[in-house]
Amino acid sequence: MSTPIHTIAQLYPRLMRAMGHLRGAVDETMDLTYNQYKTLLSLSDMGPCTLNALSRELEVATSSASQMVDRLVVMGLVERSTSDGDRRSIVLTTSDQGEKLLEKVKEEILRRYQELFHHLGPGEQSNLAGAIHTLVRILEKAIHGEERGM
Amino acid sequence: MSTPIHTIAQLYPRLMRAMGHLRGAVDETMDLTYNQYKTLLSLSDMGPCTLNALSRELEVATSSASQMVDRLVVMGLVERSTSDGDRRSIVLTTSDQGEKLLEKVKEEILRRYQELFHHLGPGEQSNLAGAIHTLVRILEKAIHGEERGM
DNA sequence: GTCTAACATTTAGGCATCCTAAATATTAGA
DNA sequence: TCTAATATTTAGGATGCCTAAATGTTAGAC
Repeated sequence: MSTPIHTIAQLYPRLMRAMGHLRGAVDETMDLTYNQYKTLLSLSDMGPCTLNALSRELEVATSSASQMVDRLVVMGLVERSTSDGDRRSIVLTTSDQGEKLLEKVKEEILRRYQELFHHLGPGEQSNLAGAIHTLVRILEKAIHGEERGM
Repeated sequence: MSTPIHTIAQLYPRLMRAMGHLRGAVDETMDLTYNQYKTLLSLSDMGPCTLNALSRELEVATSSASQMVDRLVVMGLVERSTSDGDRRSIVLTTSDQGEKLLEKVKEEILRRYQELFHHLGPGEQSNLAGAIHTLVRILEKAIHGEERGM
């Protein structure tokens, strides 16, 4: 009755709630929702790419990505242009304004995290980062194993 | 440029994505969305309680909790009754059907987690549970520190 | 004792995000 | 060349969140 898996299942809701507070530290402070930030960040990291690629990266339906991009285009943060190669495709790029906002937001996030974690000793901060690292490593391993169908 | 806080900020989107896959393992399988599950779970853990208490527990506006409860009532999983003490209040309880579904869903979650993690050795499973535990502990500490206003 | 302020809940209106299915345009292959 | 596949958008609908306003109830000031 208390295998590691039971522990995980039990702690999951608490972890999600706590992680949500970190996310809150993000989108309370800025002019973007968290999902918009995530999209802009992906676009910036990927460089110019198609909607299809973006929707795969974000793991949402293409129609959802299309709508998300719509909003960012209206805000002037992303640019749509038709591809010369394949005129069915569009090419998405972050605008200069988008890049600038992204930088500002990243700084703001660091500032908020520093505020949030400054009561923790340096040891605890290290433990936190280490735990996140471990978690990401193992979860991604498990998820990839799943995806490859076994 | 690589303090623990930088690491956290950098890994946060990846962790959220990976955690989302675990959440997916939850609500793909069942007749409830994750939020509905979370609400039902809270109600069951708290025992009979008011809408106000529930909204505090879920950390959403009372109107949001009211709507969420609406759906669960329509599904027959939660019951609303007026309080004898204070007739402004209503008392929320999970129905028998709600409790039954909750048990079923919890089992299903364990089954899915076992499936998802069974490629990991027992050591990795332990590390995973340990990392989650550490994360929850430290994050909750940081968040509580924040809330108390310092 | 009455009357107003506080409280608990619901309703209304609105937004972000997601989905599936259908429409549109373009390309590629038989 | 014509059909099937591909890339994107649009339409329609659901969840879930919010603020503000409406409703009903209680409690405290006087």
